[in-house]
Amino acid sequence: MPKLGMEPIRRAALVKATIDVIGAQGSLDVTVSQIAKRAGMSSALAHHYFGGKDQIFLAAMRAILREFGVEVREHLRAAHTPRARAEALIAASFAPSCFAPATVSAWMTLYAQATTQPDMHRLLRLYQRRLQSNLTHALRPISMSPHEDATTLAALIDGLYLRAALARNTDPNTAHATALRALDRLTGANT
Amino acid sequence: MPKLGMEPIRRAALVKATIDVIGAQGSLDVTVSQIAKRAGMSSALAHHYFGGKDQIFLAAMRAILREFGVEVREHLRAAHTPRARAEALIAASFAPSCFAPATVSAWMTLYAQATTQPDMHRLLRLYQRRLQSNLTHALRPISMSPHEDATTLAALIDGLYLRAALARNTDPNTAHATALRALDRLTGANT
DNA sequence: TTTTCTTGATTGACGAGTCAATAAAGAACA
DNA sequence: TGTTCTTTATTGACTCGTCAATCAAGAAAA
Repeated sequence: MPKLGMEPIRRAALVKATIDVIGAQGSLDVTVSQIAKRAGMSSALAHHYFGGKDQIFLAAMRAILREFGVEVREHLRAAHTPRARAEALIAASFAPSCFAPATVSAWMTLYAQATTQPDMHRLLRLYQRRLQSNLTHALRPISMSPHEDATTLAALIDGLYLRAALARNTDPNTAHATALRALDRLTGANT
Repeated sequence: MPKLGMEPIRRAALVKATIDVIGAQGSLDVTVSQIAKRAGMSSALAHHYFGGKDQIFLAAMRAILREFGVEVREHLRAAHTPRARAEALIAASFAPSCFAPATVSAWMTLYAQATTQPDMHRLLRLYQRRLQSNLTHALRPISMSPHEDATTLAALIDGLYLRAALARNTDPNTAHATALRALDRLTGANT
């Protein structure tokens, strides 16, 4: 039943299926066949549209990052003071969507592969640059060393996320609260 | 040539070879054959002594964590004030040995597998609990909320490490300095 | 009929784990 | 001392499974 213009539909379905499968089995060890089956097509078709497994993965990562970008923009929309902007960035980083099993696994995959796959490395740096730049912009009016404080806050966010997402040591809400407290400290007393 | 008592020697050689191979190709996609060859033996022998790939990996992770523990203790030995203890813990976390390619890859593997492999998850929590407890102990005399500040500092360390190790955004020294600055802030002005 | 879409079947490679067989070091023993 | 037995060490060859990628062919629009 070849309807025309299937390509974008298939690609989107495959990306969604990839994220679903990763989330379902909480691991990056997913096969193209699994993904294709989940998306309701043959593995051959997946290869036809994406060329290879790596590209499917990369597209999935990009989708997750895009989704995170949307989350950030939504939180930022209602924030009209510098302080509110910083809080919004923190809130976006600890939003429930960031803790979906698929998202967590994808994120860990990104970290693990960034050491070898240049594409993944690029993607990771893109995320980090954006967060850093957003935070710097928000902190500029309320911090004496906005750039450095943004670095600190960004690293703290990543670290708290790791602990909340992986160790189940801390739950997302506690992590969120800790980040906000750190923001207080940073904007309250400067060097 | 069966010399008696080969087991501990072989096991140690396999663990070392595992770390070497992971470091050499910067990835967790290493085969038992590669490891065995590096250790100068057949893959069958590796299976004979360890039972399976997972156990080899686990042993390698444990070795890396043990090595980190040694690093911590060495730094701690010369620290006699609370402040010095906190600084020592930070210094140990950003020691050159933590940035060896093999160590970085192993660490990322640990994160990535902690979502699925219970053993890896246990190992990760062990590390986090120790760091947290060490920091809490060090901060108790110099912080008004030692436990919470220790959580913040621990997360910050992990986050800074991630950035320094992966993104090449920041070098280890800068990360180290940032952590120290955060320590100043935390112990300087409390809520 | 040409183009787009789709798949089942196949291939080729690779890797984990097993096994039977070999070799040596000691133990028991005469 | 020489002989036999047991235990430990070691490997090459093999099995079994998996998976990415390819291909030839079919089906339906245009």
